[in-house]
Parts: sequence; structure tokens; C-alpha cells
Amino acid sequence: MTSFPAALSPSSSSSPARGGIAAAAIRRLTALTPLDDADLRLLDTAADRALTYPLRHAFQTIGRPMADPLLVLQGWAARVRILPDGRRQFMSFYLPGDIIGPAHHEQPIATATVVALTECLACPAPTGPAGSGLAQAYAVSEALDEAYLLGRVVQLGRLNAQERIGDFLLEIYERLSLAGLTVGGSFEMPLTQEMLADALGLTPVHVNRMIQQARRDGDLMWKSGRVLLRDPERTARTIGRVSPQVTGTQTMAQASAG
Amino acid sequence: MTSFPAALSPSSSSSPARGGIAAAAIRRLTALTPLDDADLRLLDTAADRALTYPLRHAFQTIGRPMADPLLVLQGWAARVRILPDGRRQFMSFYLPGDIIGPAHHEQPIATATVVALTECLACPAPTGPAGSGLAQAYAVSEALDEAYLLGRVVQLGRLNAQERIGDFLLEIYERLSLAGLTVGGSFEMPLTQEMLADALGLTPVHVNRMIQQARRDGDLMWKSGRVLLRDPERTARTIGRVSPQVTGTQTMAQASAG
DNA sequence: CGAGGTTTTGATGGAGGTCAAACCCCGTGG
DNA sequence: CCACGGGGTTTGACCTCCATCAAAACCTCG
Repeated sequence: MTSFPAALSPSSSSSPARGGIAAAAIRRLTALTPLDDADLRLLDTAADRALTYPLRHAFQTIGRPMADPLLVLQGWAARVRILPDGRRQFMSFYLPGDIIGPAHHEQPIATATVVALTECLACPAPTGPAGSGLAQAYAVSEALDEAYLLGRVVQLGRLNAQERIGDFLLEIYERLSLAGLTVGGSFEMPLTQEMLADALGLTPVHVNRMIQQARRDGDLMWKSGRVLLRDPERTARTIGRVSPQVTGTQTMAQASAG
Repeated sequence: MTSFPAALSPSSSSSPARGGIAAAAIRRLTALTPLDDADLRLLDTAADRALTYPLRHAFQTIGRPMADPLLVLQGWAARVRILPDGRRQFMSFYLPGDIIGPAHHEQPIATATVVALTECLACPAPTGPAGSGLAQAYAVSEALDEAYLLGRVVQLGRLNAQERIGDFLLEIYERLSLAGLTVGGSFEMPLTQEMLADALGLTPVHVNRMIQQARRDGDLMWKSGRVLLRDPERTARTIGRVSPQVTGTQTMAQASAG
């Protein structure tokens, strides 16, 4: 519910100790579609131009001209809308390997505000030639983006609080897995319960109670910014979650590769 | 909540009494961006190949290969998801002048099921050369599509029942206005209250109560498939609705025209 | 140690869900 | 012309999930 105060500007602390700052992002993109050496080289050089963006940085502002697409290397960002009376809703999240902005088709005016939820490392998304693996990866990424947005509509419209939390954590888990950012069912969760509430259309208080219940039921651990899902498969089954990527993505990449 | 029984197949009753069957769609597209004669000719010839699709026809099915993009000429369709236990959620609506399917970027697998909510008239969306008004119109249309989807997330996440109904009707009103399908604040509404409920994440019963309240408050008339908004502007103000098109679209077309 | 953000707990209320029946509207057909 | 039927709308009684308000407890970091 708290609205964001004025944001700082990106600090151009260009990669100090490089090495694998783009590793997660590259893992995700290659998971979406095979990338060849040319693609990887493009990514590497793009990563050299990575910048660190502070917490709350506004990557885009609704109604303002859209910036060039950015590839997130580290950190989380989100599309957010704040209503006149202060109500806040997060609409989608950007994780390492995601593209902020119009990957493909032009779209001069931003339809949403995108803010950094953590300190973020991001670089300009390198554009591969048409038909390249990179272009393909962006296409799949964008399709996934929309699929998740559709999923969010169902989540908010028809799932109860418990289901929403489970569904959300599963989505994050699956997405971070692609980037290799999970360790046996556990992953880093920089969101506060309040932010989670604003993503799920609930109150922080109620989110908290439901999380505790999930803990008591042995479905969940959540401590100091780290979440562990005890049995993702089972949770997914009990709330009837269908994940776009597991089935969808693979097939998507294959189908358009052939 | 009722799930759709098996659907019939499209009847190829190709335009019997033509004349302006594509009029609404063309009005909408020209409202999005200026179209020249070549564009209009493409649209006209495409309209010759229009088909009538029966109620409940599945234009696309989730997980199945995606059909070629269709331009809706008459009738309503919607993206829908049905949960295993029967809960239903409409995610977005297609009105005359909207494109069902991937206007631009490829995307082989459908991420959602699209069904006809009324009998629909639709034709293959003619593809204009890159940079043509038609291509431009599709781009804007697609951007609007996403903007509406984002709006729906906010609606479901943070608006109460009254606000949701108002917001929804305003959205429809605005969109139909573009296609010239409104008459002084009133327009045809083929949805039942049950469908409306499944779009707004509510129960039919509660939708009904809220509508009656709106009627009592003099905000609304709804009779035999026709809705009249007494004072759209005021309603929009009281629920703090921001419409993407009024501000957004115009600017979008202009910005990318220049 | 203290301060500020975050999580947790309790008590209470209200928006919206559920169940069930009645009503209405219209088209069908006898 | 009226009975019949079926989908949609309306109404009522009751209940529950989640919101609200407020305070306490807990971290974490300076």
C-alpha cells in the first residue's frame, strides 16, 4: 500500500567484478530456445554495458515515451499501477533473463510504470538479426510474458487467498528455475509480504496469516528472504495450476524452430 | 459458471446481403490510425471472405496450434480459462474491429482459448505491407490489447464490485465507441450477468445486486441486452478510471507516425 | 542500543459468496 | 390464445473469507 517515493537515477558503476553477471539471464534465454555463438557473443558484449539501477528506479513511466528494451541480469522489477487513492497493484514481474520493454513490435508509449523492486543490474537487450536464436528467444519470452499476464487475471479473478499465494510462488519458482536460480525447491524472494499482497490483490495481514497456515501445513518455509516449497508438484496439483512454460515453451520453441 | 458444451463448426454462409458488414471494424481501425485506399481495399476484399461463426465456436484452443489472425466484423468473442473444478474466468474480450490471434509476432501455440460469445462474423485479417496503415493499426490494436489486459489485472486486484462493473462497462463503451457502435451512451451488451460475473471475478448474484444499486443510483440502465450509461464521464471520475485509448492511442499513433 | 521496517497477533466488521426459491421474459407448440 | 419450458434475473436468509484497526513482537543494521 505504501507508494514509492521519488526514485534515484541509475548509477553507472559499470561492471566492476565481471565474470558471470549475465549468467542467469543467459541460462534463461538458452532454456527458451537454443542460442549459437553469435547470439552469446552479442549477449556478452551487451553485458559489458550493464548498469546498476537502484531500488525504486523507474525503468518506464506510464504515458511517457518508452525506453529501449533492457535485459535484466540481476534483481527484480515489476509493472505497477497506483490508483489515485493509493491502492497499489503489481501487474507483472521481471526476473533475470526477462526483457523490460518492447522486445519486438514498436510501441512508443509505455502502458505501465516499471520499477525496480531490488537493486537491479540490466543491460540494453542486444538485437539479433531476424531469425536468429536471440530474436527467437525474445519472441518466446514475450509470449510467455503474455501467458503469465493471462494467468494473473485468472489468479485474481478466481483463486482464493491460499491458491493465489501458492500459484504465485510456483510461478516464480518455475521462472527462476529456468535461470538456474533455484536450489532444490528454494529460491530468493526479495518481496515483502506487503508487496506480495499488492501483487495478489490481498492485504498484508491476510497474506501473513495464509503464509503461516501454509507453514503449519508443511507446504512452505519462508525465512530471511528465502522461500522453500516443500513439494511444488503436489502444491501445483492441489491448486490445479497449469504452467505455460513447462509444456508451452518447449513446444513453442520446437514448433517455430521446425 | 456453466461450462461450454461442444461447439459447432463455422458455417460458410459467405456474405449474403453485403454492403457494410465490415463497417464497424473499419471504423475502429481508422480510428486507431489513418488508413489509405490500399488499406481499405485490402479490408474490403478480406471482408468478402468473411464467415459466420456460431455461438460458442472455439476460434482457438489453449495448447493447440494457433490459427491465422482473424478480424472480427460483428459479434463478441473472449479469451476464457476454465479451472478443473469448473470455475470460469474471462480474460479479455474481442469486439468488432479487434484481431483474434497474433497480429504481429509469431506465436505458434495458443496461450488461451478463444470462444464466440455471440454469433460472430469474422474474416482473415488482411496483412498490409510493413509500414502500411494497416500494419500500424494492428500494432496499435495489439498495444491496446495489452493495455486492457493490464487494466483487467488492476480491476480484479484492487477494485470492489461496484468499481469493477463501472470500469468494465466504461471500457466496453469506449471500445464500442471507436467502432461507432454506441448511440449516446448506450450500446448493445450481449453478455448475461453470469458472464459478466465470470469476467469480473464475482458471483452472478452479487453482480445483479450491484447493478440494481447502480440503477437505483441513476447511473445505469440495462434492459433487454442494451446498456445505457447515464454519465460516463462522472462514473469514470468517481472510480478513477484511466482509459488507455483516449489519451494513449491518439498519442501512440501520432508518436510513431512522426 | 535504538530506530524503522517487517512480521505477527487479536478483535471486530463488512463485502461478497452460497443456497434456494421465485419470478420474468420469450419463444414453442398445441 | 394459452399452457409449457428454459434461460435469465431477482430476492431472501445465512455464512465466510478477507479487510480493517491497532498494538505488540521481531529483525537488521547503523
